Amino acid sequence: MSDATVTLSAASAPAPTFSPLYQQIKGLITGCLEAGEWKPGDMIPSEIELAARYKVSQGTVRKAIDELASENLLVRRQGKGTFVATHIEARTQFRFLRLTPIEGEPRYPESVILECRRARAPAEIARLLDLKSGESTVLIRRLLSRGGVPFVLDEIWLPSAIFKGLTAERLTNSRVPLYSLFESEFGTKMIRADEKVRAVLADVATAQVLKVERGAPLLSVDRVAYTYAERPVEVRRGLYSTRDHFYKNELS
Amino acid sequence: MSDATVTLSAASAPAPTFSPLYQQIKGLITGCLEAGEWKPGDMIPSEIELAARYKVSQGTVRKAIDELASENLLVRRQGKGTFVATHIEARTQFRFLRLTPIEGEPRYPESVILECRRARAPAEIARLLDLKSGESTVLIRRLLSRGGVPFVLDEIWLPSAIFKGLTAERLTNSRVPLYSLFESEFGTKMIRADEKVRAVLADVATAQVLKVERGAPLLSVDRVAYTYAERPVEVRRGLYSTRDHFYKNELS
DNA sequence: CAGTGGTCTAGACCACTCT
DNA sequence: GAGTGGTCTAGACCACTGC
Repeated sequence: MSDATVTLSAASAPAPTFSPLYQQIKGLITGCLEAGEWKPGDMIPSEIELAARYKVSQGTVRKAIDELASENLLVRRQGKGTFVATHIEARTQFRFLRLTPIEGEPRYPESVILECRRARAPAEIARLLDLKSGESTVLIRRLLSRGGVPFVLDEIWLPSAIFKGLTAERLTNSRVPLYSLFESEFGTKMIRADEKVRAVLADVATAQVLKVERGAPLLSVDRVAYTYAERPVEVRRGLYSTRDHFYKNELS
Repeated sequence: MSDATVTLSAASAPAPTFSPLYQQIKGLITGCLEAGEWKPGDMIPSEIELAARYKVSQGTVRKAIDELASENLLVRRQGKGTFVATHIEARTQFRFLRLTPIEGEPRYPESVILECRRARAPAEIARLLDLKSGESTVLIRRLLSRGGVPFVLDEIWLPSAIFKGLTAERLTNSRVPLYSLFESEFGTKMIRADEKVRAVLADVATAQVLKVERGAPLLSVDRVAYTYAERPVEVRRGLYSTRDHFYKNELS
């Protein structure tokens, strides 16, 4: 579809919108992604076909796809095709989990769901999620461990409207990362996230769960995660014990 | 023209390794950067000239420069030219300072040099800096404040061999960020850095300097910074008070 | 083998900056 | 106007994948 609009400006005049052709193509592709027309894991049409469809040269499509690939929305595989990025791939597993063991391999942690229930969004959460205050959210409390040793206590808020039918049971029985589940079961793909990290002291309850002393130092990590179109769909408040792990970051 | 073999014209420039032409060009450009042939702030030769010099098409040079620009080694400016990236520009100021005030603008902090002396590298520091244990380093201790309120206590190790003549006085009289000074005065440009963040408790001495309670929670940030060719040239251990600031990170 | 993305070229024109 | 990077095209061939 959508061949008529952009094509006019293709040949000579930059008529309708005033942006490079490849940016417009990029927008059209992003539109297909947002609309769920191409789902995570799907192969998208080949460069040649997209070029024909949009009536531009292959090079222009290529430049659009290049940028989307560098933004981790698409994945190119030589000889196979270009695919919608997915959290199921091992490569993307650790993009959102910055805690690395001080010693040993960064295996994926064990997860225990402590709680999963509906809750009205507190004002702050509602604001971050772009909801009306008091609107229904799913609240998940979770404990992550490595080799039986707990190290992360999480509180996760999700808009109920998107995550209908999410229960502790489905979370517990799933052995895949949360974001993989969100993607496959609820059609919501996390694209990027902002985190704010602080140092705090463990209160009594937290200390008990994480098996540290009361007053032990913890990382407090506030995350807002976004799906397509910069739409916020998750707020997460994590308390990380950094006795055996550190929060890894690359500045570049 | 576009005939027989791309590989032949690649062969005219020696092609001992089997990699795409533009990667080889990228390597040649990087070589000029590492050799200090083009210094930070300099304009590098135009695409057309580089294409002529290396006997490739402009498009190939362009692709090489595109990648270097995306790695923040070069900066393109339409109509002007392509320049070697520098820490003096405002845009790069905050790439390496992830602490953001909870309220207010992220102004650049005030800096007080507490100490600057020669010291033999402890084994751990030597290992990180790729030095022999006991080799001479410059040790800087520094306090950063915002509006008179201290919030970062830093220890910085640098190889003496590179930072000859670095004194507390030169640091104190300089009103530019450290990395700008390193670049302009010592010809060493920081390219990227790895950080490991943990939560710790303030000891007595630290608490006094940072004006927090003893046992207050602090971020401990261990940084190794690299210049060209992944050569480590700085180790930094920072203690951050997150009462008024947070460590900001974007996952993407 | 056909189909995909990856590289390379050559040349056109546009947008921006400086003089 | 001259010189720079930015966009776009058309066509060639290479490298990889899977049938």
